[in-house]
Amino acid sequence: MSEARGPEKKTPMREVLAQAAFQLFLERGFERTTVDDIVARAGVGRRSFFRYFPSKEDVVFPDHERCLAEMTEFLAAVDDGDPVGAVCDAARIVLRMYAADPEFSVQRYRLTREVPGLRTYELSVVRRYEQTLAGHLRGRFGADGDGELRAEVIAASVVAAHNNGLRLWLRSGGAGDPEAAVDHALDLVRDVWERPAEPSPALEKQLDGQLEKPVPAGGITAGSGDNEVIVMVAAKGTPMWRVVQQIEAAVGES
Amino acid sequence: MSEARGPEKKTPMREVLAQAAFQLFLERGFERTTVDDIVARAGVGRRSFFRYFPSKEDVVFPDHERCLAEMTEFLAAVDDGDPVGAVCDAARIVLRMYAADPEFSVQRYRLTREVPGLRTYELSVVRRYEQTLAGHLRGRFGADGDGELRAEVIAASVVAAHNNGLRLWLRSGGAGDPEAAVDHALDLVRDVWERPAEPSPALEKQLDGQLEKPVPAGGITAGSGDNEVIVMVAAKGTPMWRVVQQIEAAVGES
DNA sequence: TCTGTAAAGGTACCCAGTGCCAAAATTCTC
DNA sequence: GAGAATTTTGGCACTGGGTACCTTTACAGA
Repeated sequence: MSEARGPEKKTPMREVLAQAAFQLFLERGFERTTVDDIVARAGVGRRSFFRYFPSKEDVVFPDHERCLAEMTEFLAAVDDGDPVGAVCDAARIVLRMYAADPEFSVQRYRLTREVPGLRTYELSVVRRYEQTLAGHLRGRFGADGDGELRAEVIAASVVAAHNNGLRLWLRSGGAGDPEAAVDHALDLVRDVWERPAEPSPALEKQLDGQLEKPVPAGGITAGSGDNEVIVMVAAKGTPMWRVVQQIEAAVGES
Repeated sequence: MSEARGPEKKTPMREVLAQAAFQLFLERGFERTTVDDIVARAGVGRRSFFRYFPSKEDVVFPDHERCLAEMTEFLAAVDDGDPVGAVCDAARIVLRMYAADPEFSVQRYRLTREVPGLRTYELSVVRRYEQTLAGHLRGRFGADGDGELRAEVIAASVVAAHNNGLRLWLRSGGAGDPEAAVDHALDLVRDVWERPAEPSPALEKQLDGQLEKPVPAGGITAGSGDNEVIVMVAAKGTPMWRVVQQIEAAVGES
């Protein structure tokens, strides 16, 4: 409430504005709080608000810009042969930002849920994360048609999985650790999309054993002495899921 | 340019407004066209504009509301055992709406690309499609944790794939048929996510880890005398998507 | 022709966001 | 420490989207 303590560092105006704004949003709601209300409580001029936040919505997401930069930096630095894993890890950066201040995150979540303007704003933020991830994948997959397609679909999957886990945590009130839910969600995506560059010897050994098995009825013939190829036979009209199922059945039996 | 022909049906005001608005957007750009400009050209009162379009952005996407209703109706009607296929088909409804008026769609695409406000508005529209699809999948998968997760991730994948194909067509200027690109994109998603009767996550995980090497040249041999069967040969480490892609390439041509 | 209802127009207003310039605070320089 | 230079902040004034409220017009059926 009071300021001007003397020799102490005064908190930066950006912070003051964000706190004042958030207080008011919780008291009266977002839409019934005007920018004039905010600057009045913060004790600064109206013009200053828009110097620090390009729009009224921005004050609700004060740290996404920094987080996005962090993600970009992270992706520029990683150089493994596992792009899908990399973008999953990049998504976890966002999660950590939320987890760093559970109370704020949960209140913001509730606020965002019931204010359409904030929801669409959040969409544009999420979109930027998604495009950052897609850009990285595109760089790894190549820019040819399917590379771009795969990059965008995987990025969308990762974002959706991350958000699902995150929302679970937010809905629970921010209790406990959000990592577990997000890890599980990302694992699902990873398992579906990931193709590691280096097959692990252990898995290979596992596969060797499995591929020795005889073919199930007319579907697939697998194996050979050194397990170099698999042969699949199917009727021409066979639906794709059936093909996949059969290969799974023959290869992955355990 | 002229109106009031006499006994003829006068075009509905909504249409008049949309056309006047779009003309002006193409002439001066979206942001430098005011609502007053629009109503002036349309020859109606300013208040009437907001009766037909809740916001200036809405006039750019005049048919999405109807399309969304159509999608909802479609999903409520389908009752097959293939939810992923159903949402893919639902996505195609949107595609058809775009394809129904290529010129308009392409111009709108170019407009949307360079006006941030329209981009975020479009995001909110896309989000509604996505949630509609996710809702349908949730109903089929069950509301338990993983059902919801899978529903949201698959919906996001489908939307991303659809939009990738659609954008390809839009960038090309709307020439030819967008169906092919979108079909291909949706097939990718379908093949990855579609689960026959009994999904076995454990097996899939194994499979994903095991089938990882790129396929060597000449991976597939297709056909036979009467086209009754296909024979697929691939290296042991071939990733599943690659298998699917090659079978498609050999079997599915239009 | 009268009347009731729905569509359209009009006016005044709120508020987010911007441009411009003046005032203050801070830093630099001597 | 005074004063200049620079950066930060404040104070208008204005544009333009969006809304509330009310009047006017068009159209329906009797």
